[in-house]
Formats: sequence, C-alpha cells, structure tokens
Amino acid sequence: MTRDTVPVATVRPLRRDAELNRRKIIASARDVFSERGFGATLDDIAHHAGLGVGTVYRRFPSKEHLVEAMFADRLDEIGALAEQALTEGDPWDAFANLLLRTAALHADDRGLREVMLSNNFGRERVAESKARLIPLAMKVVQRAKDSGQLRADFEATDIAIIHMMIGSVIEYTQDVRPELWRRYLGVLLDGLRADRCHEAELPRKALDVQSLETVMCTWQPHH
Amino acid sequence: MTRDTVPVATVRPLRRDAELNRRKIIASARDVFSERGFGATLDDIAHHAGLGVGTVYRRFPSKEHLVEAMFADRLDEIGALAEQALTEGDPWDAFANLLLRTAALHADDRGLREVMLSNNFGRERVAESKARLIPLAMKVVQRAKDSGQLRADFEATDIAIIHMMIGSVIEYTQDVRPELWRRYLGVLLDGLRADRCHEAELPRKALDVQSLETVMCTWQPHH
DNA sequence: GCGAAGTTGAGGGAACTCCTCCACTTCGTG
DNA sequence: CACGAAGTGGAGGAGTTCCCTCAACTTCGC
Repeated sequence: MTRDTVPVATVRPLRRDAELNRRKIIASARDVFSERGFGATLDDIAHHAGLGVGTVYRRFPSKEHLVEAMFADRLDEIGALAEQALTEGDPWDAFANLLLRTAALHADDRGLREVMLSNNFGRERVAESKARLIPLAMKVVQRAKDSGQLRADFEATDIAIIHMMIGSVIEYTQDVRPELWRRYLGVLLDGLRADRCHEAELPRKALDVQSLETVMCTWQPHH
Repeated sequence: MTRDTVPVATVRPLRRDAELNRRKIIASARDVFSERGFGATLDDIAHHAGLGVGTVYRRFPSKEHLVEAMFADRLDEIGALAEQALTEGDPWDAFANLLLRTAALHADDRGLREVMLSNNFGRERVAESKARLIPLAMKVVQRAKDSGQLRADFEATDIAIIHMMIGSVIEYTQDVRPELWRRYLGVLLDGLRADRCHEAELPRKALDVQSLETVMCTWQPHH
C-alpha cells in the first residue's frame, strides 16, 4: 500500500521471504517509532522485528527512507480531518475539534508528532502532505473568525505553535497522566474564543509562514 | 557572594591567582549556561573563560557543583518575585505578573529554565529553593481564585506545566522572534480568567504535587 | 542441486562527553 | 631570590552511542 507509490521503474519483485521481512520491518518501525520516536535506532527496529540490522539496511538505505515510507499517508489522514472540519456545522466546533483530534493523534504516536513538528524528518512526500495542510487550516481558521467565535488576531501559524506547546505536555506527562494535555488545550481554547479576550489584542504578532518554516527546521525531539 | 554560603570548615584560602580564576569560571559558566543550557560541557566553559579544562575540574568536582554554586540564588530571586506578588494590589495582576516575570527570566537564561523545569540539575540548595517556592505560588493562586478572577479549577501545579509549554515556545522561537512567547502566554492567561467561562470545568484534573515531581524528573532539555 | 538472493551480527569508524594525569608555570613566604 | 607548595593546561584515556558495512552463512526457487 505504502509501497507502489514510489516511481517504480519495473524493479524485479522481492523474493517471497524478503517481501515478508520488508513488511515485518515496516510494522516494527510503526511500533517502535510511535512509542519511542525517531530517537530509536534502526538496530532497535531490526531487533523488535526479530531480524538482523543488515536486513533493514539492505531494504532501506537510511532512516529517512523508512520514515518517508511510513508517514506520508498518516499525514494525509490529518488532511482528511481538516477537510472534514470544513463541512462541519459550527465553525468554532470545527476549529476546536481539528486541534483536538490532531493533538489526540500526536498523543498516540510520538513519531507522527515529531514528523509534524519538525522539518527534519522525511522529505519529499512528507513535505508535500504538509504543504497541502496549510491552506486547509487557513480556511478552517478563517471560517471560525468570520463567525465571530475565534478571536480576530488568531493566525493559522498559531496552530503549529499550539501543537508544539501541547506536544511538550504530551512528551513529559503522558507516562504519568496520558490525557493531561486535554486540560491545557482546554485552557488555550478558552483563551482563543473571541468573547473572552480581555486585552483587545494579544501581545506580539503571530509568526509569518516563512519564520514558522525556520522554527520547524530548528525543532528537535527531546533527547 | 555565592561563595561563603557553603558549610566552610576553615578551608585554607585560595592563592590569589586561583581565586581570580575561580571567579572567571563562575562568570564564564553564567554566560555559557545561560546561552546554551546545561548541554554545554565543562570544556566549553573552560575555553570561554580562557582556561584549561583541568583548572575547572580542580575547582569544581563536577558540573553539578558548578550548577549548585550558580543557581541557588537565582531561584531565590524568583521567590522574591512571588513574595512581592503577594503584596501586589490586584490579585489577578499579581498572579499574571508572576507568570510573566518568571517566564521573562526563563527567556533570558536557558540554564535557569532548565533548573526550574527539571529535577535533574543541581541538588541540595537548588531543591531547597524550589521547595520554598511552592507554598508561595499556592498562596498567590488562592488569592486570585478567592477574588473570583482566576478560574476555580486552576491548581498550583498548573503553573509548572504552563512554564513547560511556554518554555518550549521560547526554546524554538527565540532565535527568530525572542518575544513571541508573550503571545501564547497571553492566550493562556485569557483562558484562565474565571468570567465568561464557556466550559464549566476544564477536562481532566490537574496533577497532584507528587506526580508533578515525577514529571519534573523526566523533563530533559532539548538535545 | 545450484546460483542468485537474502540474512546476520560482530565490529569499524565517527562523534561526543566526562574526567585524569603529569610535565610545566606561578605564587609567595622565609 | 630561591624553593617548595599550589595551581595550570590540554592531550588523550575510557566510556557511550549511533550509523552502517561486509564476509561468512542460509534460503529460495527455477
């Protein structure tokens, strides 16, 4: 499934056992990355799959390739969430649910979180999928602002920063209280409603898209 | 100043040049830790001080000791902020300003941020200073709640988590926009005001002090 | 049953860090 | 001023961790 999307210049098919192992590797990578993030080594993934390291390297030239193979379609999942949000009845609920559902995915999958917040993992397909997300998010934001429920000085780039904040809560508290992040997303959402702002304007302007890009290149997973 | 607070069993005084170097080391550590955090090696600090590594190790058995020597009094600074907050006129302003001023210190000094958010740096004196902070914070919170301005379901441990969130914003955005964190603290503060609540209660309970302790032992600086 | 394809895991090599050691320098007292 | 004690420097040992290779071995499938 993830497989045939690559250019394909009629590569000879893998031997049956090799194909089986390839699947084992991907399954293992999904497990390991989702639990331990990209800090995990290919050695870890190999052992978790019950295979030798060499086998993994024979199939995937580098960690990058594995990531690429694994996460492109998961990002499209989030794209689907966003599109769905555009058709949802109440504009505020659409906005809030998009944040909530995305954060919930982040909480379940450390690897996904890292791909989303950093520009340092995966190239090509991952980058494309992310690029497709931006205009969608902008629409959801605009709709919520137009409806007068989301504060007017909110910007689409704020979404990314909010995910960074919630991401750090997830990172550190999920062993102790896996759902605690919902509390702080709750505070943030309350703070984002138009009828709650006390100060007319938030201090400082939001990041422009270019600066956000830079920030996301700096972003590094913890340890 | 930081100096004579240690037990002192009449250690013979340092030779004049050695004492000078000791000061250089501490100054250098202040610079380097504040900019690069505790990721910095003692080698870095030595070179930045224009000294050899050996000299640093002769004076401070380990990084821990240096940290201890440096940060205990900075934490007391924050304690002073908190006490000051207790006498400030408006209870909400006291609360909000405490968060703001503390975050501003964090933004200026990566080392301080790391000591505050983690239980893994510095022992003894640092731990003491932190312990003294807790009841103060609790009072400030209680006063703001009693005045009806801070939402009733806020807890003192939320302060630490908020600093983690803001800390991650600082960490990643300060090269691009050093003051951007104020924007998100602004959102949080608006979300914390009691009036015009949308949801009656935040989802999930706050951490208890014990769990927070655990979380802070897990906390690690980035990279 | 044979050659091509696949597998294995010890270990090479690179990047870091912490810290030690001892030949050398400097201090300051007698 | 000279001499012993105190202090200094920084190459390098020891420990990690990680990425990836390769040569000996196994399995597949025609």
